[in-house]
Parts: sequence; C-alpha cells; structure tokens
Amino acid sequence: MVAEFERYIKENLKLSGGDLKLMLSVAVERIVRRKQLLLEEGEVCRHKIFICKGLLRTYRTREDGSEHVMMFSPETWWATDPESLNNQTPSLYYIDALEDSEVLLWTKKDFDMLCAQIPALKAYSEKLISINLNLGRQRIFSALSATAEEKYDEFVASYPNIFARIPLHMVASYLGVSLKTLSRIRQAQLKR
Amino acid sequence: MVAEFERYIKENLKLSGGDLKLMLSVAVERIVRRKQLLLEEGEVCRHKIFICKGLLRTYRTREDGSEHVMMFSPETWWATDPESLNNQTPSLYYIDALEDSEVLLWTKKDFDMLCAQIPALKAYSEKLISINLNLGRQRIFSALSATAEEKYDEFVASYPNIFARIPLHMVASYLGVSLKTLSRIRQAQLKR
DNA sequence: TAAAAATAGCGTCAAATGTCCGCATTTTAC
DNA sequence: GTAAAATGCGGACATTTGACGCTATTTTTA
Repeated sequence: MVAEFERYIKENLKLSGGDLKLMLSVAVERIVRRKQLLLEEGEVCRHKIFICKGLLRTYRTREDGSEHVMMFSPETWWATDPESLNNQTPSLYYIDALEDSEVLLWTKKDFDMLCAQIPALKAYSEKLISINLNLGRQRIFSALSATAEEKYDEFVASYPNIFARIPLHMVASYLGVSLKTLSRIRQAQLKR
Repeated sequence: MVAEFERYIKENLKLSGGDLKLMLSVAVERIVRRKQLLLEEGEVCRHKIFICKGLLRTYRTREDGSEHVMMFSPETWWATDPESLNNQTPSLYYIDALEDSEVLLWTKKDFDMLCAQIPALKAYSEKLISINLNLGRQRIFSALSATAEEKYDEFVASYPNIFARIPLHMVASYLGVSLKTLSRIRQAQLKR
C-alpha cells in the first residue's frame, strides 16, 4: 500500500528519503471496504486521507434524505473535510468508499507537524488548495451557465477514469440533475 | 480611503503600526467609476484588490455573450482572480464596479513580499482562502440540491446588505436562474 | 432637462426537468 | 447458489423554467 504513496511523493514532491520516512512514520494504513464510512455527518473529521487504491466519495444530505455528491477521490488523490478538520467542528459531510480501498491517514496534528518540518510539503499543500479553489470555481460556473448535457459531457471528458467506475445515479447526483434527465441525455446521444 | 483599510487591519489582523505602514507603502489607491473594468477576460490579473468603499462584481461570460456572476465584493472585502494572478495566465473573468468605488491595489510581487515579512498577514491570507473554499463548497451544494426559491432566500438572508444594492437580474445571474424565474418567485412571496 | 438606457414586471408558449410508477437486468451478500 | 439489493431504462403526467415580445417606470447620461 505504501508503494503507491512513495511513487506519488517522488513524482510530485521530490522529497528526500528522510522526509518520506517521516511522513510514513506518522501515517496509519487502513483498508476500507465498499460502502464503509470514513466520515459521518455530525462527527468531527479526524484525518487527512490519501487514497492509494480504490475510490472514495464525499457527499452531503438534505433533511429529506437525498444525497448530493460533492467529490470523487480515486487513487493518488486526497479526501477530507478541511473545514471540520481545521476547526474541529462537526462535519456536514459523509465520506464513504465506492470500491474496496486502501488509504493512508494523518491526524491534523501530525500533518501540521509535517508541514512545519517539510517546507516542500507545505508548499505542495497550498498548491493543492489553490487547485481545489479553481476546480470549485469552474464547477460553480458550470452549474450557473451550462445545460445538463454540457455538464454531463464535461464530466465524462474531464474524468473518464472515474466515470467508468461509478453508477449513473451518482453521476447525476454530482451534476445536480435527476437520473431521469441523465438517461434522456444518454438516450439522445445514442441516437446520433 | 486609507482609513477604512486601517480600521479593517486593526480589527482583523492586529498588525503593528510598522507593518501597516509597510503594507500601505506598496499599495496603490484607486478610484473606480461605476461600470469601469478592473480586469478583463484574456488579460493577466495584476492585482490583489481591497475594497474600501463601493461594490465590485466578478463575472464570466459564455461564447453567446451571457454573463454569469461569480461573486460580489463590497467594502472590506477582497477581489482578484487568484488563478491568473498566481500563475500569470490569462484570466477567464471580468471584474467591474457596480458603484463608484475606492480600492487599494497590490501587485503579486509586493503582496508576496508582504506575506514573507508579516507572518500574521500570511496566516490571515490562508484563513481567507479556507473561508473562500468553504463558501464555494456551500454554493456548490446549494446549486446541486436547492430549488430556485431556496437559493434566493439563502442569498437574501446571507447578504442582505449586498442584495439591497444590486439589480435583480444580477441576483438571478448569481443564482443561475433567469430573471423571469426570479420575478415569479418574488411575486409568489408577495402574495403570502 | 430631455433622450437614452436600464430595470423589472407580465403573458404566452415551448422545452426541460422531476416524480412516480413498473420492469428487466446485473450485481451483491449471505 | 440463491435471495435480495442495486442499477438503469422507459412511460405518463405535472411542474418548473426559459425564451420572446411588449410595456411601464426609474435611472443615468449628456
């Protein structure tokens, strides 16, 4: 499990062997089965999660029980609820596994320590935050301005790998349209 | 114009007088007339903007010319395109003034220098980024799950001050609904 | 101050979307 | 291996939303 993380760090962060060892020394390996929860609404988020293998989903529910997918996190991505993690406040989100997965976990305290010790990690974290900010803006713009079909095409084009691995009703949930609408779009595209 | 900024800094950042002077020494004061642009699509964003007085709008257009409001920035808020500013890439956004406004400008270079010199400013910037990230998530969730009326109510409740100062068609644009839909919602609410 | 532009409401019609239902197939779990 | 659950399609119908055109009022600008 650790091998994937080492490859990721070496490719993207170019840390020294010592720094890598330091990161791993405070990481917890964990295997998550499909459908298992890593974070639940109301709970304080305890970890920063790196996905070595598998696929996680972050979602939120409404009072009526409907689920709305905020994010999919496949291997070599991260997941957490930064708001809950940073402020130690109850989370609004759920994180669960869509596939049996292997993840690494860091507590906030340990990760803060790592950032303080390893400037390159701190810099990389900031870069990831800014990428997330941009992705968020792009998604908002898309939600404001695009048709359901445009959003669907955009999703398939941007995340072909993820798309192939998740049920359509979750794609619909991520896009903010009903499964019915998604079905119609796909049906119409087939006929072309 | 500088008085508003000083008050803001003292309330939120508690900088020393020297640090405040340093910030002001590299800031440029500027008056922006209503409808004037501070950033245009295709241009590289040059500044971080603090609004002392007035109201700015950040928006993006589609090929068909439609405008979609990403953000309103009233006094004591900030505006910029961080993606363009940080990477020195052409921006996708426009920033213009909805009211005659007074702003302070910093170049990326100067602001980076300030962050390096003033740890409290660096920390505050990071805090603002994380707040923005959360606001973005909240808006995405709202776009995915809320009805037009719920989004409208949420906006009025969250930003009563801004709401009273902008035309309805811009509220509609911010919410991602047509002006017609917004009219209908308001009409229905009046009848209750 | 007068002309022009912006703002916002309304009616009508058409298109898009959602809900509810059942059904068939595939996948999962015990 | 079998029962149960998940997945996804499709029909019928109602609702929501948008597009277009028109108008009245307010605001801006010259």
